[in-house]
Amino acid sequence: MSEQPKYQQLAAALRREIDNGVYPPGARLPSESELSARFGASRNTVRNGLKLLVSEGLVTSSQGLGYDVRSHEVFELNASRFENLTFPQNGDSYTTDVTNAGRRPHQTLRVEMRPAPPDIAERLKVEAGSKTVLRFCHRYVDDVPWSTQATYYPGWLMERAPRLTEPGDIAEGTTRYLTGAGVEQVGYFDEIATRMPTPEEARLLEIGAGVPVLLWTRTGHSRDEPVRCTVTTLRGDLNRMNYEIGDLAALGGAE
Amino acid sequence: MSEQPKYQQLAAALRREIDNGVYPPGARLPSESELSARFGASRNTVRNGLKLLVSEGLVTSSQGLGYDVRSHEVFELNASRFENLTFPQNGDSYTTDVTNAGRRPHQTLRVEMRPAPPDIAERLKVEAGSKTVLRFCHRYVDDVPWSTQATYYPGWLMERAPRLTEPGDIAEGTTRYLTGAGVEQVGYFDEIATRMPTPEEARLLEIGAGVPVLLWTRTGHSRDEPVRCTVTTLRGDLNRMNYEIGDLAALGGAE
DNA sequence: TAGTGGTCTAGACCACCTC
DNA sequence: AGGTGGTCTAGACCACTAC
Repeated sequence: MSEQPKYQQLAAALRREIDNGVYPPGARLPSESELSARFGASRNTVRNGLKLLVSEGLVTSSQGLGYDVRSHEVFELNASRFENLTFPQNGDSYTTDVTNAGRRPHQTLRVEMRPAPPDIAERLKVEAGSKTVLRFCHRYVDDVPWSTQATYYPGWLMERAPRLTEPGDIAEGTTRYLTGAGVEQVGYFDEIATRMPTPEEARLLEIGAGVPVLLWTRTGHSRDEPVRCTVTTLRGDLNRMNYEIGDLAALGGAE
Repeated sequence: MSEQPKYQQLAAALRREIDNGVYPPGARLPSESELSARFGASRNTVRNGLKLLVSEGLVTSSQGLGYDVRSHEVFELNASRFENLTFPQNGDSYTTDVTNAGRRPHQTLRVEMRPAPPDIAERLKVEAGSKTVLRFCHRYVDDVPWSTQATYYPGWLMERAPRLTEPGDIAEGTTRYLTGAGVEQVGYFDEIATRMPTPEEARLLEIGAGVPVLLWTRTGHSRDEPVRCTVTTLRGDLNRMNYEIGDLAALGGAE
């Protein structure tokens, strides 16, 4: 008779109504008991259907309030430009980009000495477990948690760039500081992956159910060897990355 | 007393055991009734906890069998090289890449005339709803659904490159065909985003719960204007993208 | 205080897989 | 046949939000 389970029918019906604008972004869905009456299903079955929509990232739920249709706003992140070097300003490219977009950036920084995790060690071409410096940033835009960024520097860099270990910002930006110390990054290797957040990531980024993270791993190289590895964890619902490749003069956007 | 809900405690405990290798990738978890006994919880509560792990992409469930720890295998996709032009082979870069990796590629192609969707129209700099050619690929690796790829060409291209509308492969590759027709792509603009799959995408890619998709939108430009827009939808659990930027001679990998 | 979602239980029946 | 997960129900109590 029914072909599809009732909770999926319910989810499909609501999904269709959301798509058609019956419930536009930001709108509140009917309550569980109303839906229960409308679809002739028990409350648990209704909850099952709603949980589907939540896990698709279409709606959110808040205790005591109800279910809201999620509204999206994405921040565009240009990853193909070289960091700092092309910018006259002080500070890192994150602060620059966010400020340029008319938003208010905010970040907390933590510096630690850490043994190199295996994946990082491989990228930095050092022994797993060998000494590295970890600079960890937790970043906000207009007080919304936006991304975390963990940059690992190999232990041998410390002699040439001791300020990396100092807790606190490096005013001119770390890339520029390294360049000044004779360690210039002439190439990047970027890797991009996606997955659901770990509970820890969900906590730090205040991610609700149904929102994946974008993992951006950038390994910076001098002319001779890798000098740093940065893992940025971005909220998937708030961020989009882009790369410009080759000649884009016709776009007019490449200044 | 308990601080955390029982189903989250259960999920946390199993997550820890999975991380510690008690249940390695591919292993089967205890059945719902066993977990119910172990944690002193009703079956529904156990299911709630397991659903959490499923939605995190950590485990999968199959009716009649049980819960398995997911094992990951990722395909690396180099997006910063120019397509076709740098390869002496026939065919597209997908076929080339997959074959090089020692895997067996397979794809189905569909060609349609379609009014331009708004987001595509904007990127192609044509009117929304104007005529475009859509070439849609459904791609498999070793018979596992891997990605879908939708390429839109603006209507004005048809006069110069009529073979685009023919249903069926273009042996030398579309990029090379276009170059031969006097439409050379000299630059790409790539955008990368992530989200949970729509039900349609989940069906095509046979994606289980807890697996996001990676959306890769590439707009190819001639010296004067955009000539095509390709939207690739990749299974997030099977794919990772990378970009090489600047000079990576030290890597040794840049041939 | 009333309404909302969040957690939990106990039990029923079904669909799928293996033996 | 017996075990597994999938669906569904009915009802209980709690936590949060609004008024």
